[in-house]
Amino acid sequence: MPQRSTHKSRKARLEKRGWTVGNTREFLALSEDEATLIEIRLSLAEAVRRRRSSRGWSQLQLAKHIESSQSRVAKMEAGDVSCSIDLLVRALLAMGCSRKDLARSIGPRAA
Amino acid sequence: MPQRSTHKSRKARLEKRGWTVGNTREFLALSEDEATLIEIRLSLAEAVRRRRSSRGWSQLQLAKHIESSQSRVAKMEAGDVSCSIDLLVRALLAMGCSRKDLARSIGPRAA
DNA sequence: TGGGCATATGTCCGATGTGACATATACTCG
DNA sequence: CGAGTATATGTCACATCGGACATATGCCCA
Repeated sequence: MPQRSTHKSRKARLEKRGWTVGNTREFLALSEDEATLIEIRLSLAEAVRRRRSSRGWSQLQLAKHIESSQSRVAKMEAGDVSCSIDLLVRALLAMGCSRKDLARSIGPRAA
Repeated sequence: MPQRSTHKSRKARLEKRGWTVGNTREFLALSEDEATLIEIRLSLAEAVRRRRSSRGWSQLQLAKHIESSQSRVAKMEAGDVSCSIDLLVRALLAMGCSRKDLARSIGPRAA
């Protein structure tokens, strides 16, 4: 259970990504599950960026490979709300991730 | 690379779930990535059923908990196309899965 | 036999996701 | 400075997802 002082920065981070973090209900009402889901998404988003840049690919190159567009790749990596986990996983698979790699990205304390 | 003899049964299994497995292109054109993605979904689908029944919950009970409907839960567990990974993950989180548990379900040779 | 319960399947339509495009910012190299 | 490249952000039309409902099947028990 994170202590109160961390909430504000987390809220800011999440809202920047476009998440509606308790617009009516207070932020503290954000359930653990919702928070976990978002963390998983961000974790995958970071994995996409890491994989891509370690391959020396531009967002445009990756976009071509997964039949998407540069803007969508940018949003994926930004952890935008408009990107599903499915899409993130597809991107990772396209960059050679194995199920094991994916599991690592999804699991806690992903490096 | 699976040998030819396994393809037919896999195709049958997948099409039963509603997947369009190479309707124009041949089945063999199903990329490894597409196959992996489907396997991950099925793996999560099974995890949902396992978790639910080990809790002694009916599909209806789970549906209530995740604010969904019995039919959707049935489809989730059946690995239906109309269910996203996001939905499966949300269901698992609602049943107390940790990120670690999720990683296990997604990873290869999930028990 | 029939009522009750769990699960499966099909359909509908409102909600959300996604590719594409336009545009903005920022950095590099002449 | 301007041209080229990489990334970010906003918008939109179309596709897919998902909750809800109806209905079907199968099982158990009185």
